[in-house]
Amino acid sequence: MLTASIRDVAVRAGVSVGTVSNVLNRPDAVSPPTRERVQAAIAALGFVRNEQARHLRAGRSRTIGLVVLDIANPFFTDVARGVEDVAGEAGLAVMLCNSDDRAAKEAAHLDVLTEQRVQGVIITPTAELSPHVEALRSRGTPVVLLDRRATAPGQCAVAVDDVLGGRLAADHLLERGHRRIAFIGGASGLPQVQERRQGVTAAVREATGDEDALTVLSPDTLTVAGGREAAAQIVGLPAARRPTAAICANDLLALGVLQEMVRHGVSVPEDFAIVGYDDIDFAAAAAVPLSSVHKPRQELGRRAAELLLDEAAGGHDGHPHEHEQPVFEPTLVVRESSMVRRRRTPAS
Amino acid sequence: MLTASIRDVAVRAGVSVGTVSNVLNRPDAVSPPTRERVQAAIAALGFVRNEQARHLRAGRSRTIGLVVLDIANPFFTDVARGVEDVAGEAGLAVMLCNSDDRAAKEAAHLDVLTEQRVQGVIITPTAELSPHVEALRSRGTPVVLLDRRATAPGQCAVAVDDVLGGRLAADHLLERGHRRIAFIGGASGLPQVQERRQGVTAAVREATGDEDALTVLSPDTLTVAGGREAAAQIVGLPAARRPTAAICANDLLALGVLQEMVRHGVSVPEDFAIVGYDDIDFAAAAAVPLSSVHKPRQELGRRAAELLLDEAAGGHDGHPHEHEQPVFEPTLVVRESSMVRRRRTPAS
DNA sequence: CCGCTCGGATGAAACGTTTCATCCGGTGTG
DNA sequence: CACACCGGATGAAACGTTTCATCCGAGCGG
Repeated sequence: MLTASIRDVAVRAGVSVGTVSNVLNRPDAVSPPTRERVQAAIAALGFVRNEQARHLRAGRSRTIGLVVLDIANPFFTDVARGVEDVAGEAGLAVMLCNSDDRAAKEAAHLDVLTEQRVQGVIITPTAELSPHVEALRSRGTPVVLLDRRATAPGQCAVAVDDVLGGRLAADHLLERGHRRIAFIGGASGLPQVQERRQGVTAAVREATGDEDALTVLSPDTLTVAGGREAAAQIVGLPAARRPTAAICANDLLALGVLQEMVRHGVSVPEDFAIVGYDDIDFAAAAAVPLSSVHKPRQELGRRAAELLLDEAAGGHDGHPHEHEQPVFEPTLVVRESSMVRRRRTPAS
Repeated sequence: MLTASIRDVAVRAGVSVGTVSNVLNRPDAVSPPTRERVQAAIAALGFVRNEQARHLRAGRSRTIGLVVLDIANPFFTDVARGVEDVAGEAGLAVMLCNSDDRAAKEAAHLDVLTEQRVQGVIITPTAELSPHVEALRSRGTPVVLLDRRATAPGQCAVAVDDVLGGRLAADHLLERGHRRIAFIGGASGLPQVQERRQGVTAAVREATGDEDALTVLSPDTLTVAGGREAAAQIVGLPAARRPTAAICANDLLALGVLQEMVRHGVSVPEDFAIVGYDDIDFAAAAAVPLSSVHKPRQELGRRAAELLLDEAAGGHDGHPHEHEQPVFEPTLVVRESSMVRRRRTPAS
């Protein structure tokens, strides 16, 4: 009752197990009358095939893993949607894992994925190079890095040009007359954040020649709470040194900054401009819609999944798989939170 | 190289496969010297056991399924975190699936989960009763309904008293002097939304005795975009019939309403009050922090997972499993978006 | 010195598939 | 009429575990 097996079906239909398997996997190879008889038996018994057994032979399951840094960040849920779309079309299931930016959780998830013999893993790793990721690759499991440039050429990686992204945000603010800018999210060990910071730093230095024009703030986490924390710090600075705008390492931070500024009666964008990063939907939906560096979130996920599937399949149409490391170009979406041109130049 | 099997380990350690299996599953049953030899072999070969094979015998995998309505809704990611916590402690992996509130996607996901022989499924179903869910239960797979009251006593369900939730929101607004209130999200077929609406309707009728005091709006989706759509409708109403406050079926809608109101120069809460539902983190982080009906999101997930595991294990400590249907009490969190007491009574 | 017990190791069966070599009967060809 | 061929069905092997009945040898009580 609980589990009808392929053998039960075979008995009921009066055929061999091999034939039932054929009906399941290559229906054309079996004659119509037999096929119908088998299908009737399947329906009658409510038979559902057992994936465990099915792919025990094949040596791997019809599953891929996706390990993200923060499932509560809409950026990653959008990416996940892209991944799921592609995987679903290919008949693969996705195991979505949340590492919370902690190496230990990441390692635990990777262990489970290895035990499940997933076809491959898409991951935004917590650290620059993870031994667990290397272990996976060394046992032949394809790994695609997500939102991260590859450290070595021997693997696929789907990234965004974050140096450019940082530069776009900074140029925009500089062009609007801002001369004291904060970068929020500085201490994160995540390479993508460091690249954003690099872009911002370079642009600010080139435009102002002033080392002090950039204030780097490092809240504990890259979340809304972290943004509030950073904004409180900014408000506490003496007016002469206080930045007039902030570039945030992601939109959650930006939303936190926005909220805290409003709470302190600092009007955005008149008194303080904000640019976020990722362009999650909530950025546009904020009461003061956030300017943000747009990344093709869903496309990022789709591309990663496509590369993973190609690698797992060993290539396509006879072409062997070749590692690719596409880098998407971010664009700046200007909304209200940075829309005002700054008139009064700071007293300097 | 790719896959060392338990047999390879056995050969290398000079023992039988049974012994290796024992080292893996009941280390005490094997003598220390042998155990160490086996462990050395495992390490040397980089052996990782194959879950597929492992639980082919047991008939089910160490995995549970979680099917949610909208992965982009932070409410569900918070719930998912609760589920994952509990599952992780029990050594189970979670397959997170997104039905997008579409029966077809839901069915496809349930099929995959069945094929994977998951230990159980936690689901917020799209429709009142789904044949696919019934099919799962009839083959003995535990199913726990999430954020949904059970339709029948024979199963576990973790819910929130949504009638009460709706009532809390309505009472709050009524008490602040609002006499024309909108309920946004009306046409959704989701029972939990209908219950919220019931609570609101009852409270408004009791307080005003006026059938027209409540305007029900039904945007296409329960998302930010849907909220904007509804707000645009409200703004378009003649002043005499225009509601002065809205209760939204979830916070995404509420954020959309807020954004659109601000865009039209309607100030919140002075000219228009808003109460959301779910109390997602973004509600508090909105520039005009949203009042919202709070649900214990993570706790909901934890409880659902606990019930599922208990049912899957057939009970605990000798107690057979008993279906439970806990109903959590929602609370109203009042924030700025509804904080003003309405002075001028409407011209009636 | 015999028979028991017991810790510890063994080996085979079983889980539910897929795959592949084999077989069978009918048909078309020479 | 013999033969090759072919569609269609078969049955057994194999995938990597766990489990369980069995076995072995050492220690011990009688």
